[in-house]
Amino acid sequence: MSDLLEGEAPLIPTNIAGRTILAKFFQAVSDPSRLALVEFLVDGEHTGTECVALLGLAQSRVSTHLLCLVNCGLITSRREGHFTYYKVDDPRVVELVRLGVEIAADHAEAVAACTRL
Amino acid sequence: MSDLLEGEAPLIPTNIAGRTILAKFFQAVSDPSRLALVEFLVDGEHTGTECVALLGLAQSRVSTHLLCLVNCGLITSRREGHFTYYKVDDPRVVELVRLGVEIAADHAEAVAACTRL
DNA sequence: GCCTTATATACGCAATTACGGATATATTGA
DNA sequence: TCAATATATCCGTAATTGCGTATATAAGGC
Repeated sequence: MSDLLEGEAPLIPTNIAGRTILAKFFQAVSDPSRLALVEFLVDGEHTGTECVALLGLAQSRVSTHLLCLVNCGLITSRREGHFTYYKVDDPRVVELVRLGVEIAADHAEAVAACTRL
Repeated sequence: MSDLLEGEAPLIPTNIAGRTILAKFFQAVSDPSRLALVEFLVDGEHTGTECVALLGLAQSRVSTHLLCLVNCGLITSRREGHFTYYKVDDPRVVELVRLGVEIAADHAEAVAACTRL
């Protein structure tokens, strides 16, 4: 009743700064290596060393990937002794990924064929 | 009861091809310009020309962005006469973006400061 | 048919990013 | 303190991506 002066609340930030942050957030899950880490860490806590073994990439690269995921809120980290343990801790992350998997599956061929990315 | 032999169903494809497709899908929403288009097209149908006016980028670039979003299943397109009309048609896309906005907002400073992307 | 407008594709360029190697920092035990 | 292991940072390189200009295709009016 009092929405005469209200526009629709924007789903996505209308300012460039906000959209840039959101773009960077999604960029965190826009890499096959980082997605493999997310899948690995949904399963439960794992150390950085285990993540290196999983991906078979240079330790420096895996460390960067993990820190990137931590910064963007996709995983958490906890230091204990020599090791740092990482895991997916936010159920919203699982839901986000699940939706992405679902939608992407419905357009798999078109996505794969998309040369514009 | 019969899960003795079952592992957890993977959230994310365990094969490289599947993860690559998922990564490309998320990449579609990893760009501020394309996010602006998604926001614009959640509001309702708009023509390519209107999208060009919105973004203020070259027509060729906007066209590429739109086709990319169509390929990845984030928007649909419909040709009518001279114009092509685009819109967000899948409610899962809205939910996906909403989750991204929510999580990203909770980590805005860290995301913005993340130099590893 | 031609002209105008809308959309899509081709190509070159600048900026970004994933990657590895080398190195620095952190943590614990001897 | 020193050695050993785990994690983080620095740097150079190859590949990717966003961008614009120019051009090609599509669609309707004349």
